[in-house]
Amino acid sequence: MTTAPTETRIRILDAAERLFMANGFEGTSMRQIASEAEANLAATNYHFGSKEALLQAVFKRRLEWLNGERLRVLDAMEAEAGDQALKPSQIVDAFFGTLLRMGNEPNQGGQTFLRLLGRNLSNPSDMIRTLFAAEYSDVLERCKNALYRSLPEVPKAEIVWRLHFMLGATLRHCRHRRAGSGDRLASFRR
Amino acid sequence: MTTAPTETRIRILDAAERLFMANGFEGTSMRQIASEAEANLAATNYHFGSKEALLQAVFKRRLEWLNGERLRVLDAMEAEAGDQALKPSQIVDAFFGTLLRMGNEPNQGGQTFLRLLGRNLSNPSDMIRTLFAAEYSDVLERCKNALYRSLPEVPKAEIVWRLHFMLGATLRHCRHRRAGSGDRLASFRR
DNA sequence: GTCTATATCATGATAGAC
DNA sequence: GTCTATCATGATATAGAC
Repeated sequence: MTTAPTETRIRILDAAERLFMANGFEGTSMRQIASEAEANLAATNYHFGSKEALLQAVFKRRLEWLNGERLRVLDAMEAEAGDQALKPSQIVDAFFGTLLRMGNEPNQGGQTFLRLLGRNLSNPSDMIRTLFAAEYSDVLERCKNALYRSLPEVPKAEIVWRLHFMLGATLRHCRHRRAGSGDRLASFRR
Repeated sequence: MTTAPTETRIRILDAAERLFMANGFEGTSMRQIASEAEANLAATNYHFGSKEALLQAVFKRRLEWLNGERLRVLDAMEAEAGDQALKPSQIVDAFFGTLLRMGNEPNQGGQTFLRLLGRNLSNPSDMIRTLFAAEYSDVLERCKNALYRSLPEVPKAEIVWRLHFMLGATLRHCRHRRAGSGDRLASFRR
């Protein structure tokens, strides 16, 4: 396993996360990342192989944690509900609430990663699109199916549209959030 | 006036609009733009002076039209309403509806500009932020004030939050819209 | 595992002929 | 107004010493 988290590796990931957020992927150079991480330029290429692979590693580290957490929350909810359908607000909270709460998690990048996420989910780059599709498919399928069951009277296409718009609102919130802007999760619970 | 719209100037603007949308600002080179516009590299710098100025020109051309149209729609609505407050759905339509309908306007870039807009409004670059702040302030103030008057029982801060979330949902829609995805404006009219 | 040094190339911009 | 030619800079990536 070559992905053992040596200490420099982590510093590089942290620096890349901050810089990709601030300046975008093309707007960030490997030199900046190495400098910010107080590592050597060649070391960054040694650890990740290429700039693209580094970006993927940045996302993968956080998304694995986030989506694992979401699945864990859904598991707990479903265990409690028995064979009853979950409430829509529960499913929304498992998906969006877990995302927003990630900003308060120590060791998970806090607001920095959320803002990077909001920024890059608006990016039509093929690499990023396929990466997200792979990391998200499990959670998204499960949430969609839970919502179908929870709202049997609503057409499935309508549910997908609502998810789509909520995602847009939430990601914009992630990007533009200021410290102390408070908890707006309540807006989603109707 | 050096900004007379010569024909090459327009071709360069169109090419830059497409490429900035597809690859982002840093991800697009002046050489690509010149090639796509079938113009010379030096001509692009002659007409706009710098890459940054070209980006600003791309946005300015469309935003001036869009915000002018929004103000025109508001004027017409208020003339009809006399001294009565506009309905919330009217104001929403003037702001968001005009934006979405822009995608069907000939000679206004169609979907391309809308997707560029959605992409760059998530960009924290200082240049872009200040450009948008300048171009949008009139329309935004007027819509906000109309909403305050239209919904006197709703706290002003709550109205701002709702605008914020609607903007997120709308811009995401602009970015990811596919041909034939239909009219979802109805979702906003409650 | 980490760094020095460097190869190779693309970029934004401009000077000056026509 | 438009071209050719060129500059200085900074980009990714790698070969090879330690």
